[in-house]
Amino acid sequence: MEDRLMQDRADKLRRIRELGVEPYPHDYDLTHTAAEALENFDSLSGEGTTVRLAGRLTSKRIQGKAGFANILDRTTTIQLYIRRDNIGDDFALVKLLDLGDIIGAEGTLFVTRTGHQTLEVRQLRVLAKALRPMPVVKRKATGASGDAEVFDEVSDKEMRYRRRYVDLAIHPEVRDVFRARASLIRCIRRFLDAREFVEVETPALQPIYGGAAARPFVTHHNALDARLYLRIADELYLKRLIVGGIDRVYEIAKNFRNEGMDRTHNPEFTALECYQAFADYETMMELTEEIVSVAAMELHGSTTISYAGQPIDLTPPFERLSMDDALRQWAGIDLDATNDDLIDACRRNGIEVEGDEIWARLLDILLRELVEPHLEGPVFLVDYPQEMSPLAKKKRDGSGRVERFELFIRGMEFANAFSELNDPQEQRARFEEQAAARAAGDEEAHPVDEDFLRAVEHGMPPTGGLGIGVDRLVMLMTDQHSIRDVLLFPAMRPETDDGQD
RNA sequence: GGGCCGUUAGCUCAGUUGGCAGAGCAGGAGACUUUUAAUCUCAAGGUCCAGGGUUCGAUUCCCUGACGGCCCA
Repeated sequence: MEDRLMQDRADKLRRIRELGVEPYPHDYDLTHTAAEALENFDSLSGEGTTVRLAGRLTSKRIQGKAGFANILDRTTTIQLYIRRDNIGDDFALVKLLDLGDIIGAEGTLFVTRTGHQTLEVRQLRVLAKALRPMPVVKRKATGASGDAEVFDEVSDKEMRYRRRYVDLAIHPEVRDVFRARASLIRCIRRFLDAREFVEVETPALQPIYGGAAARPFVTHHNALDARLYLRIADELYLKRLIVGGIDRVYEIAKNFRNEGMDRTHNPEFTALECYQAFADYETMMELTEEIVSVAAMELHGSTTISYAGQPIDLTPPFERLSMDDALRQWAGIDLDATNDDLIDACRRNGIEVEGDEIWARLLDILLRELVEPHLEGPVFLVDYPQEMSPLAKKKRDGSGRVERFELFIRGMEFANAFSELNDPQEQRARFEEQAAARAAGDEEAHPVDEDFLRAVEHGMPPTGGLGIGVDRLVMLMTDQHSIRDVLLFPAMRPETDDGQD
């Protein structure tokens, strides 16, 4: 019983204190990480250098008055050799240690008879007694690659997501995913900074949301007695900054969208948005290709990566496919289709629709159902209809399309970009179209933002804008197949105390 | 929103054609001074997710619910 296990640990804590040892000291003066000790093993062991390491106790194999243990620090795991004759009174501590305790060990490095690089401990310190047991995961090293056969792996995904601290503590490979995530974001920043983009922060609490077609979270500011929305995108703020003369600007920020959750959607997610004045969507396509391929080089040393067991070649340039061609190929329609044509196409393909949806909504459904799953990519789907892109500029060929693209890889959307609409009168007209769509029941229609219009009226240069889903890019680069595996604390239904209600 | 599956010891999982609930690891006691997931011996450990129903009896069968996972819309 868990209480019993915790009681045992609490008793040991008391006994440690009775030995005059403080089980929660203030610090420990490390000389090396486990990885550093192993990397410099020959010189450190040759010179008999004293090293101090610290980590979580993951294995204890004491046989009588001597034995072995393992600790895991932020880098890796290392074996300790603990012998009563070496540590004297500290040996009394050994039987009071439990798996999961944080300990420090000082000693010298040597190689055991069986060839294992090991720290021969001279002094042992309790750095934090763990009162709650960790799941015990055992690994058997197999082969030189460092691969390990894992026993009793924790398979309860709910526990791993809800108690990520446990997941991270017992699964070093999970930490690797989040290190890769940090590297990727650093890489994006470095890339944009080098091109003189200015990183900014814009409001997450917004009086009017916008910049995407999505339903927002609503909140309330007490002092202002005002309704505020959590941002669904930072687009309209960043374009205000373009008006203000910050010609190249970007933000890596959390967006919040009040919609369903699945393998590729979390209610809060991280997006990169960047805007470049005097550029159009062609330039943004090149920028996208560069960011994606540079990220692959950074994390894999190659622009060909492996995802779900299949290679993906991310070497630029990426294929371009017009929406008209894509629709003709997989949905049997094109963008000249009427509402009724779209409804027919849905029904022909077994997609249930009410029949009162607006044109843009129907098209969105058809794209998602019939087109996107085929986009193995990387492919830019280009030239969207104006009706579903109220912030994008019309194509210069007068076709009625807008200069917009989305990047798809393995059927998943990674980027969305356009030549930004900078004609204030047309922008106002587009907002009015959206207001009409909203009145017709489209809850995702874009609200009118008068202050944004005011900004554009002051003159906004021609601008290319790009958004990239950072979480999905991390998924792609780390071969993770659920967004929850690249979020430290994915959204979960709140736990209830009694497991009811 | 729909379908399928799951929920049994701290962890991984068995299991009961309906009759006092099992193993390994972890934890406890004892032995053991160079081991490699797993040394040996002994003892202990459970609201079998929750609530109803059927039944002499439900962890098991039925219903409802909670939470989760996977797939689909």
